Amino acid sequence: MANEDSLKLLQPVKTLETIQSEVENTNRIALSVDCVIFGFDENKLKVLLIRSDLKKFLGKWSLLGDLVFPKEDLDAAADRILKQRTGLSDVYLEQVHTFGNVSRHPAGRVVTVAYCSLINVQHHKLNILDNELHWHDVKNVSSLAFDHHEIFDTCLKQLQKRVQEHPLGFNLLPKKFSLRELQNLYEAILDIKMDRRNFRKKFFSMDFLIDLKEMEQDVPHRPGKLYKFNYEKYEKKKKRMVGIDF
Amino acid sequence: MANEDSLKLLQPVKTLETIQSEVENTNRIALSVDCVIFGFDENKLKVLLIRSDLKKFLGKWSLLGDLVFPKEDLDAAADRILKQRTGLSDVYLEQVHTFGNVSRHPAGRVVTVAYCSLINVQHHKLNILDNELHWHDVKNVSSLAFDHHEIFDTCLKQLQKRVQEHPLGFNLLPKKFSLRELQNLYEAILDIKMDRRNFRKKFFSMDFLIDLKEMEQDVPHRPGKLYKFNYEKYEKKKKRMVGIDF
DNA sequence: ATATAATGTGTTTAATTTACACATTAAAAC
DNA sequence: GTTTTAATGTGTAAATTAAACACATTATAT
Repeated sequence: MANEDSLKLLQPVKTLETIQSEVENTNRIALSVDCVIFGFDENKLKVLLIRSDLKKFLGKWSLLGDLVFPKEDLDAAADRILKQRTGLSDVYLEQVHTFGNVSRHPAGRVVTVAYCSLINVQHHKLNILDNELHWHDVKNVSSLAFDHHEIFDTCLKQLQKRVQEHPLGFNLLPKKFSLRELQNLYEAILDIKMDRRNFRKKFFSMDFLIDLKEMEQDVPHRPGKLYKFNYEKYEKKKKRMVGIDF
Repeated sequence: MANEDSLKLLQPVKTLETIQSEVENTNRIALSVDCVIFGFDENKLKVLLIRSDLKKFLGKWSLLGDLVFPKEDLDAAADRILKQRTGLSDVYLEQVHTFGNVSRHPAGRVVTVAYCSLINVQHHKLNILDNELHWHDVKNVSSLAFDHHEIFDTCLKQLQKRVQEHPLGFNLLPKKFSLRELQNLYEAILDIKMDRRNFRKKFFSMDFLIDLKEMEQDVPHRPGKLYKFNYEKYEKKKKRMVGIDF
């Protein structure tokens, strides 16, 4: 039951005309997308950053971002921005979180939607312009512009969580990979050490790896077998969802 | 290495002046928040909807939403909108996802950020105005306005996932609850049946329940013991993060 | 007083996860 | 070409966790 005090707080649902007026006039905000692109190279998890040339942030690094156009779908904006900055297209892009503090950006009110992507550093050749783009070791990321460190942290944590629930990690590897490379990847993302035998057992028991009957080439040690991931088989399997665990 | 073709795609990083111009002029978009409020009553998971009075959506139900003000933090907007629509404050609100298709809203381009909240139907008395607000059984939600069904689905799935990883569910129950009520809650959220003995064992072994040495009152059967959740103890425990499982 | 319907409790089995050691192979060093 | 080195490749036992399952107890309702 509403008392008089609380009724003051309430506001009737708006009419379409009211909303249209607000949408067209006073209540508009700049919206941007920032892409956090992860890669894997030299057994290290990397993130792709661009040098900021805003005076205020000279010498700092930024995520790959730009404003969303008024007539552009949000997901399409993420694709466009990634392509504009790197030349990459057809990349798995996942929305992670939206950051909307009033004073997060020096140019005014800009709400930004963070997207995360994982790419293969070797196979996707980047269009690196004037050395502006650079792969940074995630363990060594510092002095990012704006609130980009918070965005980066959020995406890294999300990656660490998702990579344990879905086979995302394979996007970071070559199509053909050894089990050692796979384990190195997980150890780099999760920042832990794993038991080699249990790791192998785990992946073999999942039965999503296809033995390519090939061996590693040009490695400075005994070559390991090469595998590829069986996405089709994975798609068919349904996951058990239940299990309370906190 | 960038070749000539790919260079066309690239775009230099903008200056602060360019961005400021865009932020202030052409590239602004209306931004809204929609709140998906879950409750639990009569052993059923419910969602709070408001009757839409837009002509185009007459008779349909909507999520609780409104536009974000230009000088308002995003999270603060969610709090305000929930309070305006329901009178509720100090509620756990979690951002879930941002929906940004160009034509998702009839009033023009409106990008919306979905927030999710869980409240206790009994303890939080809503300011229900002219019967506009109504608790709907989640199993029975249909013909929502705009893309609100997609938003609702996304939030429900998120809830089902989160409730297994974090003790969110307790926000839906009275402070004192019986184990049967707790199990009913989980069964309603996850839409499954669980073994009563294993369920009890699970929660007792987690050791986050405090036995209040009280019994249920006014139940039409043998009263069960009442418990409360030990949030402090929970906060202290750290979770094992590792475990690849897909 | 009886019937009913829910609470409360343990054990056994299966499945999963963890810990752990040695033979094999190819490259590198000599 | 022999030896050394460093990684690959494999199995088993123990511990932990999850799943299946039945009966006595208690308060309410009849």
